Amino acid sequence: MAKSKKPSKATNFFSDVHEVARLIPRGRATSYGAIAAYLGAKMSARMVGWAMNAAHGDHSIPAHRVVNRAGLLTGKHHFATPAEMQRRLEQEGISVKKDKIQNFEKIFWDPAKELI
DNA sequence: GGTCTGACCGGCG
DNA sequence: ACGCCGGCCAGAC
Repeated sequence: MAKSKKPSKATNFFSDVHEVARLIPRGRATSYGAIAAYLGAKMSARMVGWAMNAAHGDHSIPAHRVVNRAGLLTGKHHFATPAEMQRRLEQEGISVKKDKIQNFEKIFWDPAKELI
C-alpha cells in the first residue's frame, strides 16, 4: 500500500507519458489523447503535449512519434527544426504529406491495446 | 500565492 | 459542411 511517494517533484503523469512515448515501436505513431486515455486522463490530452515539452533534451523519447488524433504533426514546431519531425517519421517508414501522417490509423499504436 | 498558458479533444450552432 | 467554445492538469512568471 503505501507506495513510497516519490520525493521528487516530478509528477507520475510526466514520467508516465515519457515512459509510454519511449515504448512506441519504430515505424508507429500514437496520439496525445491515446496516451492520456491510457493514463486515465483522456480529457487532459493537453497535458500530454505539455509533458512532451519536458521531454526536450531527452532523445530517448521519440516525441516525433506522437501526433494529434488527426495525424497532423502539430508539435513539429517544437523540434529543433520543423522538418526534423517529418524527416524522422519518413526515416522510420511513415509517409508524411503536408505535415500529416498517411495511413495514420494503420500505423496507429494504441498503448492501451498494445500495452496491457 | 494567484494567474495564464499550453504540442489537445469533443461537442454544439 | 464548417467554425467556435469549453474543459482538463500541471508548470512557469
